[in-house]
Amino acid sequence: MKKIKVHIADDHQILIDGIYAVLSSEENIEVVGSSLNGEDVLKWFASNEADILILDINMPNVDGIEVLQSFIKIGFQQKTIVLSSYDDIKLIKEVLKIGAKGFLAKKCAGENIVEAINTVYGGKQYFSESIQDKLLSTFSKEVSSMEQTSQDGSFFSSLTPRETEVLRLIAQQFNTKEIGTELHISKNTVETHRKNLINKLKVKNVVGLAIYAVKNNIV
Amino acid sequence: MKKIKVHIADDHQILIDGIYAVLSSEENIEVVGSSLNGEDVLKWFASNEADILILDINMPNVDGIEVLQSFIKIGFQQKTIVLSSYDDIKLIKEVLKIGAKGFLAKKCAGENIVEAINTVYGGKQYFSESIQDKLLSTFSKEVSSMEQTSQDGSFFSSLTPRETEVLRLIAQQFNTKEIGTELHISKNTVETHRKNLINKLKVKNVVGLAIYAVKNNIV
DNA sequence: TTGTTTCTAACGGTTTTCAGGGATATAAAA
DNA sequence: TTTTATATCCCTGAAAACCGTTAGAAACAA
Repeated sequence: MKKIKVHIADDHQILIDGIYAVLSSEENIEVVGSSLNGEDVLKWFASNEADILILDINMPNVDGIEVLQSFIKIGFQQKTIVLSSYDDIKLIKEVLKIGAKGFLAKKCAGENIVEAINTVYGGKQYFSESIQDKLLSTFSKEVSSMEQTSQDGSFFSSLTPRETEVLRLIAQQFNTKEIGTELHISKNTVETHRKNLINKLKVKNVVGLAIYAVKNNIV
Repeated sequence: MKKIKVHIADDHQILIDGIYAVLSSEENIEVVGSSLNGEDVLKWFASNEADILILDINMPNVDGIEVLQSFIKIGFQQKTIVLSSYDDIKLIKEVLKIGAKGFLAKKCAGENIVEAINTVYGGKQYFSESIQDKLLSTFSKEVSSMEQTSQDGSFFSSLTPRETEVLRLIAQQFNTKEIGTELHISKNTVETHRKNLINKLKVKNVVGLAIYAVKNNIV
C-alpha cells in the first residue's frame, strides 16, 4: 500500500513528536520529515518528497503565512494543512486564499489530524469543528462585505526588516525615544515606522502591534 | 511493576494527545487522565490518583500559576512538571517558588517528557536544556539582587475580576474612554485600574499589559 | 530610464497614557 | 471592631502616542 507522506513544521519540538506519535499508529500515513522553523521548511522543499505539509502558522522569523506565500511563487504542488493556536477568522481566510487545504486549531483532538490528512489527501478541504463554527457564524457578514475581504489581503503583507526590528522593540515595551536611541535613528523615523506598522497590520494602536508580535513569535 | 501515574493539563487537545501517544510507548508510565483547563484540574484533584501532574502554564481563565497556588493552599502532594511555550525567567522562578518540580519548554523534544517524569518521580528536579541555559546565564545577577527577587512574588499576584475585565479590553485595543463606556464606569476609574494593573504585573505600559494578556490566554 | 520600495526625517496638532497624588463606599476577614 | 481588599471617582502636568502629510536618498526591478 502506498503511504501518505507527511512533513510536519512547528517550532515546538514536543508538538512535532506528539503528532509523530499519534500518526505512527496509522498504517497508511508516514512522517517523512519535520522542521522547527520556516526557513527549514523552505529548504526542505528542494528535496520535495512529502504529499502533505502540516504547517504551524505561529513560528518565529519566517512564519507559516510567509512560507505559504513563498511556495506559491515557486509553484508548490503539495497540499498544506495549517495548524494554529488561534482560530482567528482573518487568519483562516488568509491561509485559504493563499492555498491551504485544511485548517486545524491546536485545541482539536489528535485523531482530527488523521482525518484531516486523509480528507485533504483525497482532494477535499478540512476544517476542525471550532473553525467550522466560526466560519458559519461570520458567513452572513461576509456576503455584505466582499470588497473589504479582498482588501484584507494586505493584512499579512510581510514587514520590512526595519519594521520588524521596530516592532520587536515596541513589543519589548520600549517607547519611541528609546527605540530611536537603540537603532541610532531619529524619534521621528521610529514614529513613521510605527505608523506604517499600524496601517500595514490593520491594528488600532501599539497594543495591537504587541499582540501581533506575540502571536507571530516575534518576541 | 508499579507504573507512574500521570495527569496532563493543557488547553490544546492536540498536545495532550501527542504527549499521550509519546508516553504510551513507555512501559513504566501510565496516563490516567487529562484536563483542558485550569478549573478541571482543580476538580480532578478530588479524585486524586496521579503521581505526576504535567501542567501547561498558559491556559485561559484559570492559568497554571493559579492552579498551583490553589493546590498549595489545600496541601497538594503530587509532583508537578510545568509546560510552557515561553521560557521566561521570571515565570520559571515563580513556578519553582510555588512548588513545581520540573519545567519543560514546549520547544524541547518529546523524549524529554519521559526523562522529566522519571527524574521528578525519583524526587529530583528537572529542567529542559534551554531553561538550564537561561537559569545559568542569569545566576550571577541573581546573587546581587536577592531582595528584589523576593519582592517579585507579587508578579503573578492574581488580578481582581474587574481588573481582568479591564485588562481584556485593553488587550482588545480599546482605549480608556471606550473601556469606560463598555463597562459603564468613568474614564477615571479605568485609568485607576490600568495603573494598578501596570503596578501589579510589573510592566512598563499598556504594551506590557497586552503581552501579559496574550501569554496568559486572557485574549 | 523610470518607477517602486525602503529607510530616513520632519512638523503641527490632537488625543491618550502615565505618574503622582487624594478620596469615598462597601464588604469581607482578622 | 479594625483592617484589608475591592471598586469607584477625581485632578494635574508631563510625556508619549497618534494622525496626516510631505519629502529626500538609496537600492532595486521592470
